[in-house]
Amino acid sequence: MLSSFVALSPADIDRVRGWFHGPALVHPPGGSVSLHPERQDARVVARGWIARGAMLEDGRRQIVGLSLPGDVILAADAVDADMAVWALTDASTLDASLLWEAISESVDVSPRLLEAWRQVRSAERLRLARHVIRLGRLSAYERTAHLLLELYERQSRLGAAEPGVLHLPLTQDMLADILGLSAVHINRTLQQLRRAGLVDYRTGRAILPDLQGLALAAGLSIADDLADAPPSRD
Amino acid sequence: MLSSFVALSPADIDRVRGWFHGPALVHPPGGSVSLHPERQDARVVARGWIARGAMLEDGRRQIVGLSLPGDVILAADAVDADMAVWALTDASTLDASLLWEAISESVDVSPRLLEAWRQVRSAERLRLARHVIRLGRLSAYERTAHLLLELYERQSRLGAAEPGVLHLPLTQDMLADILGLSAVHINRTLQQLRRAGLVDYRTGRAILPDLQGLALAAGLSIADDLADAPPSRD
DNA sequence: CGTTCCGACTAACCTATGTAAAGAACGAAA
DNA sequence: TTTCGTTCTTTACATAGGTTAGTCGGAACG
Repeated sequence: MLSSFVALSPADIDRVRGWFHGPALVHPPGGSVSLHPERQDARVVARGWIARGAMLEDGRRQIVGLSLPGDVILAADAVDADMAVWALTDASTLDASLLWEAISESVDVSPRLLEAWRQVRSAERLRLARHVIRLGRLSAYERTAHLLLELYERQSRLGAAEPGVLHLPLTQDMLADILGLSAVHINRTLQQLRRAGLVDYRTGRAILPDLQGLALAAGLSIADDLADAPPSRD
Repeated sequence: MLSSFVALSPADIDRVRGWFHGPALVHPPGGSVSLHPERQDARVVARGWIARGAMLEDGRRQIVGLSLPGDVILAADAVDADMAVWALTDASTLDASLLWEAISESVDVSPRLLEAWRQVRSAERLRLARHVIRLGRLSAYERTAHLLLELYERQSRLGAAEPGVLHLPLTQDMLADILGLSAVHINRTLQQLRRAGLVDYRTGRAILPDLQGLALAAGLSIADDLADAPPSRD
């Protein structure tokens, strides 16, 4: 979301809203989100979770990135080659090509808004890089912990949410497609994490009772981002 | 390289050259390339290959992306968190912060140049996404083929180079760090590819006698990019 | 209420890849 | 020429994770 990193003025927020264009498209779970490559097409997620990734012919599937409500999906990022964009849950999106045009032409864009946009793009690149590291070098156990922390941090940034509770509308199959593992092994791994007292997963939500421990399990110092949270007093 | 996608006017090329600032820093193999996070720091690769990635405490290493001569490395992409930037070969870089500043402030930037910059950034994002797919869902055999094709395509775009010959100044250890595999397994896989008549690897170069076959082995249709090359007549 | 479906879960087995250790090949230095 | 340090290569063995095939439980639906 644009105002996650840089506080925007009400005027900026209104301007951005004005760039979101109806009608809302509704995407059923599994339904693909079509972006037109010709123009500078873009859509903003209004509701639900959207995945970007590849679906190989033999059924293998790899999710490259997730778009949550408030996130903008650019055709430039998605349409190339063998990438696909599809809804993971019931979702709806609005046309955001005006926003994307305004930003790339620098028309009607305040410096703060531009800065906010850049921060969001930068955060996306960082997430992508971390995804590469997860898939390349972390074990299933570390990977899962790492992803859950990332999603938790992302959700926290959007405000709301009780501490330690992660809204997670993903089936284990979808988690597998994100983490490059089989669904069976995701299940095994979640059980391990549960036994370790780190994650209580149910469809729709996960409870993370011990963020420090989870960060440790993730094997990487994503922990930094959470360091300012009060240490779990147990 | 900036002019790989969009033809630039001589004036633009000169202007870009003017934004590259000496003195050249020389990086020995393994030496880290320091980018200062405070300002909009950036460096352009003058010679050699540079890696961006993570080095975990226990020695695991994952390369997220490669920068070849002509590529610009932005502090914003590299300095975050646990990322590091280091030279894989003997390399040298120049300060490119002026370029990066000019582009982000849109000062003295022709539309074509801006377009070229965007294409380059877009290609980088696409490569990152493909890297995720490689690591998440391709077998070692497919992965290796896929990477070699990507590097070949990238090198072809820079012009030069005899067809079927890939300049590849990477040790098998480095390939392992890119592909998320062990060095031993990289070796096994390269032998398999050699036996299949697809790759003849030696340190410093690889010969790809059968691009179509290699694309097939990669399991993905990166092949499209090479379709216009004359079919290997053998 | 039964049936159907889908997702979570388990178990048995299999294989791709990792690990450890050692030797061979090669080039650089001396 | 010898020495030395890399990098490549091979072997034997270990294991993380995949595959297949199922059971179970709840929600939707007739």
